[in-house]
Amino acid sequence: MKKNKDVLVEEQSGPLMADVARLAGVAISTVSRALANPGRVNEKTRVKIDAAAKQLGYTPNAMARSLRVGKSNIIMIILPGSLYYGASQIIPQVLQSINKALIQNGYNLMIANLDRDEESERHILDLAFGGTVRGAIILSSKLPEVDGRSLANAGLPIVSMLLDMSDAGLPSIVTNDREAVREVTTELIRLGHRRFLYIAGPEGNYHDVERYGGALEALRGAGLSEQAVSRSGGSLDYQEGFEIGVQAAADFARLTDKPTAVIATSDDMAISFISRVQRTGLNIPGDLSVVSFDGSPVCEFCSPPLSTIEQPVEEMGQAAVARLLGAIGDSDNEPETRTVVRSRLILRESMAAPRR
Amino acid sequence: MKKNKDVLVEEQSGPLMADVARLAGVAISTVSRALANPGRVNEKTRVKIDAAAKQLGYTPNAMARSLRVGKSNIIMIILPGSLYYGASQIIPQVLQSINKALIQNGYNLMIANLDRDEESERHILDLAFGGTVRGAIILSSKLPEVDGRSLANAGLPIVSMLLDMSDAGLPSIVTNDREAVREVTTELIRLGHRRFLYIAGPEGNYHDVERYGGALEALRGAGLSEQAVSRSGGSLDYQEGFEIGVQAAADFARLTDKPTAVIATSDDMAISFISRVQRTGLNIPGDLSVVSFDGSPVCEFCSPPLSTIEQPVEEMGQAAVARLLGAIGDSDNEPETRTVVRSRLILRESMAAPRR
DNA sequence: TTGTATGCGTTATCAG
DNA sequence: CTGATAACGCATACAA
Repeated sequence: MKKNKDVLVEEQSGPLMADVARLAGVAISTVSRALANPGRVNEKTRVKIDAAAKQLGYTPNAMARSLRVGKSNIIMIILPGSLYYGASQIIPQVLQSINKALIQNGYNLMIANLDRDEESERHILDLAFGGTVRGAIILSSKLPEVDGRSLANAGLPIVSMLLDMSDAGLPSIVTNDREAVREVTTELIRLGHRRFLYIAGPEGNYHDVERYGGALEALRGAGLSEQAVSRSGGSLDYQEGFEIGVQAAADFARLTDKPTAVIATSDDMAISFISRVQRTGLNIPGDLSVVSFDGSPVCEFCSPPLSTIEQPVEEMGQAAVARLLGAIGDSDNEPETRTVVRSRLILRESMAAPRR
Repeated sequence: MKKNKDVLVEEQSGPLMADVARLAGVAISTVSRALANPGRVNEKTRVKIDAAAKQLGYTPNAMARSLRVGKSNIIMIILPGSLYYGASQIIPQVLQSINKALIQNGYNLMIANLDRDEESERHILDLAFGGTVRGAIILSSKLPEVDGRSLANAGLPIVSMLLDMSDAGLPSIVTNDREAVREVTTELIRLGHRRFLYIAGPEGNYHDVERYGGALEALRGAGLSEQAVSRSGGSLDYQEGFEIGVQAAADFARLTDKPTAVIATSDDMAISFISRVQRTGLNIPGDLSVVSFDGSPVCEFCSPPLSTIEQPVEEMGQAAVARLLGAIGDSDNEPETRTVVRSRLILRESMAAPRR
């Protein structure tokens, strides 16, 4: 036993390809080939190299490889500024599905931002222009842009998810929101509802236009006036969904000709809205039916259980990754710039016929 | 106008340091210094270089830098297998606080995993041993380990957050769970409660031991028997919190000497539990008080609004990053291996005196 | 203060 | 099929 003070545990950088080559008794370039392209090397040497690599516990250095081939294997996800605006409840699921699909294809997921201040914008652009990332999935309608640089000019494949940005030339993975709202509204009309409250997210964005549009289409289809639906929310400032629902409840209280059905554009909005109107003694769904968007797991356990139009997040995540990797593979294949995934209404007790 | 078919938009790799150097009329190494260490270069040339860099829209290549200095600026976060086990509701907040703190210090956040299967384990270890990441924040009690490699031997600074892993030698950022449960239980006793139901997460993990222990301490402190508290949950398999709550409600129904107060170890559990027992006609808090853990935003809008012990996520995220960057700075400073952040009880209507 | 030269760990090109 | 060698973009030791 020897005393070992002053032992300096230096940056243990792990075994290199050179170490593997030495142990296997071959050239370093042969190791590279054996590992990357097992077919293009003699079977016996391949075995030898594999054994050496395993014995040393060799793990290739990803950054060196990226630098050499000029391509990173990191994909970044760009989130909207406030997590709680709309789909806060499903963000973990979104990340999960995207990450899983990426890993299976040898890519990594980096979180570019969770705020949307100038510091974050700059950070996102550094990631893009600094060669750190190979592509981006964006869940916001605003492309990062600051002091001259814009993500649009980064020469980076970008796929939009949740929001339709095909106008801006981005392949987009979206749900059939318009149709979904049209159908659910039609169903509400069939149940006997004639006055509606629509609780909006950011006014004029894709979701707002599509969903509100779908509601109007249903009204027209049933021969009802568009005046039958009131709007609440729609502020342009970022607000948490919960906050919007609270305000919508206040708006509701002020309405003279009370709606009997509410269409909320996120579960958060619906949950806080319901909480507030129940306090005033209203019964749901007796006095008021509510349906919302997102399909958060918590909806099942609300009182009453909440009808919600599910975002098929798993499917969308996979589609987004597939599109992105497709764009990375061959840069100029734009088969269809918009992929529509069908969403599904989960019908629960919060929706019923209005009582007279 | 010329026809330009066959235009091959080649990998536009952007301006390099060499380009900046050329434009500024200096050597490439001078540019490097001017950008990294503005003090060690003549003021006039610095200005010239800055101007050239700005004009070209130069962004340094992060991977090349990392490779050169032998250190990445990417931190990975390792999440527990199932997002919905416990703290699903606060994951976005956790990510947000960590990411913000990292960005401010020039680091990036990478998501290592969202599952915990073998593929994910391997992936995490590749990230660690492949030099992609510089450090890790782990929110799970299980250190990735597969075919010989273990994260513990990666020579990587690791900080544990939420769970106490100081036994394993990891600096840990945790809340004072034991104390918090002791206090809230004491308060329940003061209100007149004498029978309790405790809904557990994974049995025997840090949270379980601390929280359950806190409850027992309160009972002893009040001269009550430990038999006063029943346990539910605690399965070793991964389950969503919502599922656990549903099972707990079934367990509750079978109890003969009914508890009048429930301590749930996550908001999800409490929410689904409440939903189920309310169906049986029970009034909360009239018949049954409920308090839970996490401080999810949704608790405010439950019916009744849910008392919850908040996880001070913002503070914990900052602390975790501070600890990690500290460990990166000088490798052998272990001032205190455990940082305790105080959690706070948010008192709402779900907790009250039992009615006779 | 500035420039020259070398190397980080890997892949790709070319001979052999 | 395999080996020597030159890059990838940048940072640093050293020389000027």
